[in-house]
Amino acid sequence: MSQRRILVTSALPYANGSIHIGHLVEYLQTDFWVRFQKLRGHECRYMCADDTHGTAIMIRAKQEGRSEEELIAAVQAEHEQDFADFGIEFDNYSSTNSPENRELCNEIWESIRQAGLVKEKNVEQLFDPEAGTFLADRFVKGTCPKCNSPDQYGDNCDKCGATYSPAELIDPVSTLSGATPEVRNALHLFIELEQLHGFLDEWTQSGDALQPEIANYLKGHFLESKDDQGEIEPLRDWDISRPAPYFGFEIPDSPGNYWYVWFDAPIGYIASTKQWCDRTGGNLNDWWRNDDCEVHHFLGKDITYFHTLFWPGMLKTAGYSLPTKVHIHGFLTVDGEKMSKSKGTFVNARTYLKQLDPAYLRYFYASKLSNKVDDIDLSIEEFIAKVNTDLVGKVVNLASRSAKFLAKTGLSEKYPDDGGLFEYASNLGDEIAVAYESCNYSQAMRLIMSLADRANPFVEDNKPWELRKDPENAQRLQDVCTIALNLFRQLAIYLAPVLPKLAEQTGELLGEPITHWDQAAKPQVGTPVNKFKHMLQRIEETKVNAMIEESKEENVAEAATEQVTVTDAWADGGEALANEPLAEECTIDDFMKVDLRVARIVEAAEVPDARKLLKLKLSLGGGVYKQVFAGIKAAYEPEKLTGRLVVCVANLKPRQMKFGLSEGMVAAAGPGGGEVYLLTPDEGAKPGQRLH
RNA sequence: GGCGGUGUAGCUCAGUCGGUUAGAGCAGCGGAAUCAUAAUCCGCGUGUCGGGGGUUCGAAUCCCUCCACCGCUACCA
Repeated sequence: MSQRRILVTSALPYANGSIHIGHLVEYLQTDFWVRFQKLRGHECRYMCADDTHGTAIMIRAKQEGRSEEELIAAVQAEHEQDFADFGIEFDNYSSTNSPENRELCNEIWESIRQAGLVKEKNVEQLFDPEAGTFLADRFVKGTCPKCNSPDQYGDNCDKCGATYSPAELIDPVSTLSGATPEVRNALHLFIELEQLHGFLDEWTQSGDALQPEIANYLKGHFLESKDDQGEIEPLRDWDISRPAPYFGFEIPDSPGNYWYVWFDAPIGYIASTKQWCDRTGGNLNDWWRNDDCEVHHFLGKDITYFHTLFWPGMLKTAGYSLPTKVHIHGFLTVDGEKMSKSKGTFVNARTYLKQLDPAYLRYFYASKLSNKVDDIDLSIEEFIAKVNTDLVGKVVNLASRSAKFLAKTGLSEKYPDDGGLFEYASNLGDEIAVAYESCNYSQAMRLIMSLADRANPFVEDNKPWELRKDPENAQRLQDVCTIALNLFRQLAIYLAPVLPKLAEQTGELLGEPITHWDQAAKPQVGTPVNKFKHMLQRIEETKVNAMIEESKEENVAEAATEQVTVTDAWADGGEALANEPLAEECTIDDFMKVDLRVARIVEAAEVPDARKLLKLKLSLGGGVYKQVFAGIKAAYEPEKLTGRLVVCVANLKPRQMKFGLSEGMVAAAGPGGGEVYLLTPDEGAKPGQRLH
């Protein structure tokens, strides 16, 4: 097979937080792939970097009273250590705040300018005078200009779905400082992506760079997205600048403006490669401007469109290689649910490492991952069972039960007749390789385990423990164990991309390092066997539980540092308040505008076709009723609501909804979905009474 | 509502360019073994392959339709 040149990247982790087991789904699968390619003898290089720019970093640095540079340096050191300890091996790990990246941003920007893709527009943006910064949409909250719902983010209303600019919000508030933002006009630079529409159609819809479901998604949502008239909508201009102050690179030909973090982040892939080339004497063009070099990106489904529309557009315009393949993966769930801080399933990489061997997670992820965009689930119970059964029970056990019989004699001089076992496993190598190549790791693991399932019965049938009782059987004993150990070695080679440590230990046991996939095709014979040492401990459930507990505690500690003064006996967490900061001060008159009344639910019914709504008939007493649609279906059953008292906003302007007229609101707390909590007045309150 | 996905043994899933009695691992039950990190081996599955209809000599596999769940999107709280 001819040697391929392959450049691989994982998405750049943001320098605003720790690496957790969700991130690792990506870095581990990329590492498997890179190690596989290297083991196959290809020239494969794995590039990554910390993504360091943007408002969030700027704000956090300010909060922590240190410079952005200090912050990102500290976080990067932590990231690199976490990755290294999980066995993730980058050829270069850089930072988007590097001179190489600045230089490449300049160059690519110049190309985009020359191609006539840049246009300037004035944008009204809110500015926080207290924090001294422009506010991204999500840092502004206020009342929706369309439906008057309070507490809406700056880009669209959760309640009525209207989209608007933050400047249109009524009574906007900065979530950073609580100050009232000022509207300021600022010049922004845009890339007219529409000019590349034809290219993107072509690139995304033909060729095999994208998984089919991704190509389809892009087609449906962007490339052939239709407007009301059924016309294909143009691709929207991409706002790629932010006015000062902003932590990032200043745009050379537009002083006072900085590149938006999503402009310079992917360029970090190239910059990291450049850094590596400079360090090792390579030539960047061999990797990024070379049809004979493959470029593979691994990333999560949340950042699909940056990498499948903007990024190829930028590369194309600047004359760099287009991605050969964009490998998009799903998210991690734990026991079937989103990772949860309060449940302790939001596990940081470091917390995991304190209790468990990284090999466990590497193998478990490998056994779950396919080349689909599907989410994968880490079931704690399955995790423990699978790792212990497969790795300890089947694989390592093979060495453990045969190696010690060879300590004195070493491996037989000639590979004995094993009834075709070794050859069978050797022949299966191609199929396993195809599975690895296509990122179908779960299939690769299945195939490998099927070999372990053939090897163990061999040992069973040939009973080395009986052979050793009679010196006359010495040769047979050596032969049987030579076979068992060679079958084990094949497994270790096939598993090497996933379990590099095991491969290393196997190399040490047999005195010959595992460096190439093809070693699995030829038995090792006539060499000494070192003393067998345990290669992998089984997972203890107590350690897993300790990890979960510690993750819970970290969450509490984190919440405590955010809310410094928790002095009451209940010590309620500050999460809810932090998620939804207090609204702007209002007067008693403002409050009196809202007429809150005690009401009784006299009827409650499901609304067919509505996913979240219940239809309520509220009585204010005296025969006065209001019909209200409330989004509480997920939390309450209609039968249980009938008869109970609630608090309602009685003078809310009626709103015509799809299912009928809604004449008020029912007061409830909670983040939504299944977590909605209706308010109930204390006993004695009567329908119709006003709240003061 | 739109787009997409999924639905196969208690659990996790494989199998699907139509073709012998539908598979594996785990769990469970029974037995064996005791070299090995209480690891291993042998045996045990009457599963409406989500429901219904169709095409076909033949469908888990193709087509239609319905249902359930998930994701995105819209509408909506």
